[in-house]
Amino acid sequence: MRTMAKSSEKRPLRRPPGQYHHGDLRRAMLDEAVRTIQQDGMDALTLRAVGARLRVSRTALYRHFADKSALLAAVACEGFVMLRTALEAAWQEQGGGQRGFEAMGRAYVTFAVANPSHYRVMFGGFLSRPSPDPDLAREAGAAFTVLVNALVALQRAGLVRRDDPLQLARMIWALVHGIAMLGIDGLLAHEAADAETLSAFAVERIRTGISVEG
Amino acid sequence: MRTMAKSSEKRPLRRPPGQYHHGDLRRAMLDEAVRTIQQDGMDALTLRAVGARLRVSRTALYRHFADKSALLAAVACEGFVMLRTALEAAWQEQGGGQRGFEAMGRAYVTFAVANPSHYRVMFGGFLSRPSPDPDLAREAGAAFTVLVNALVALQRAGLVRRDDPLQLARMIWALVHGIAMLGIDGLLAHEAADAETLSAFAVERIRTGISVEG
DNA sequence: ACCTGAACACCGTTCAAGT
DNA sequence: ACCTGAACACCGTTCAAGT
Repeated sequence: MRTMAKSSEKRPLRRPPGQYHHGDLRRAMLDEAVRTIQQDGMDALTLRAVGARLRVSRTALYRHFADKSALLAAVACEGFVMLRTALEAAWQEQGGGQRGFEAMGRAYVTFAVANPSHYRVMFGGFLSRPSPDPDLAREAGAAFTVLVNALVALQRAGLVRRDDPLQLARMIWALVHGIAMLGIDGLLAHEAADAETLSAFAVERIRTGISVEG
Repeated sequence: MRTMAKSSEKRPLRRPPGQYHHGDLRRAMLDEAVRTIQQDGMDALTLRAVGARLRVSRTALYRHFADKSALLAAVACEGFVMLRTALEAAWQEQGGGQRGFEAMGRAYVTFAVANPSHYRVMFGGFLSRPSPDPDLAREAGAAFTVLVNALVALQRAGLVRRDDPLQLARMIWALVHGIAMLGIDGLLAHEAADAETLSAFAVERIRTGISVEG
């Protein structure tokens, strides 16, 4: 997944027509963008810096992406695929059911905390544009659908109230999204109250409620 | 609160020493920053544009703020004060208790949706810096404390489980924060599933849980 | 097709200078 | 004290030109 060293690669996966610089510049740019955000933050991501690190002209990017925004949309899209995969794996490893659902909740937060750069870009506003990238919208929808399907399965099994599953899914999504965001932003860093601990706590309380004798 | 017209004000609140341009340039810049973000988004906020709109040099800002970052931190700080005020009002108007707490949850989301620019800046990373602005950190903490105090009161009244109130508060905070963020980002805009509707739904489900016969 | 350098219209910030 | 214009070191993006 995250291959590509800084300068010492040149495997000829593509036939070398004029022997330029890279094997897969698009892939390298995606990885380099994520790495830059992870290391130095969102503001430090400049096309010129990416180009420089990849030893490529600062306009080479425009051969693979329409503009900087398209690069970020591609990062976001990749992130949603990774997230969906993680959610499906968590659900299936536990064989679904109550335990599968709780594993999904934890997997969501774990993904966000492990891939903060991807996660920040995923919810950095590219989805809420007037006309978002179609690929991005599709992958985001697919990730959400995994959550909805799991809830419907739980309802069929009599484990969850028969509320509107979409509304229920939005609420759970908001909860894990909130934990993920606060965790990534370092706002949960008091003692043992990290995002993952809070996630486990919340997943149990969302099931039984917070009232006494719930 | 949000006074100051575009160019036709000049009330001499301060004694006019040399009769420069503004009565309260700091205040005007704060308001203009919020207005710009609201109208054209975060990326459109440039010091030069703010200066131009206020008919002031683009370096005039540095008389009132250390840099652009300090301007935004001031906006965030103001936002937390507004949020805390809204939360306290909601709690007290209902006389506390279960209804007061639910009103607080709704007030949180309503504030965020009504002041998306402030809210975005509040959680735009200024709190999670290595050493955040002291005023900002204090006001953010004060807002969170309102939530914690309410939960402790509910526990004393026997209305909420005696979990660690800090952990409980973090979970509720994550939930309303998640709803607020998704709402502001337009990710809840399906049919009647706006942030306020979801907020009301969530506030009830968090109380009783989502399990059957909760 | 894929990549390049020069050029254009922007940024935030600094600084000597004005009132 | 408060504000100014010029200057500096950056941006993203376009475009004619190279291979």
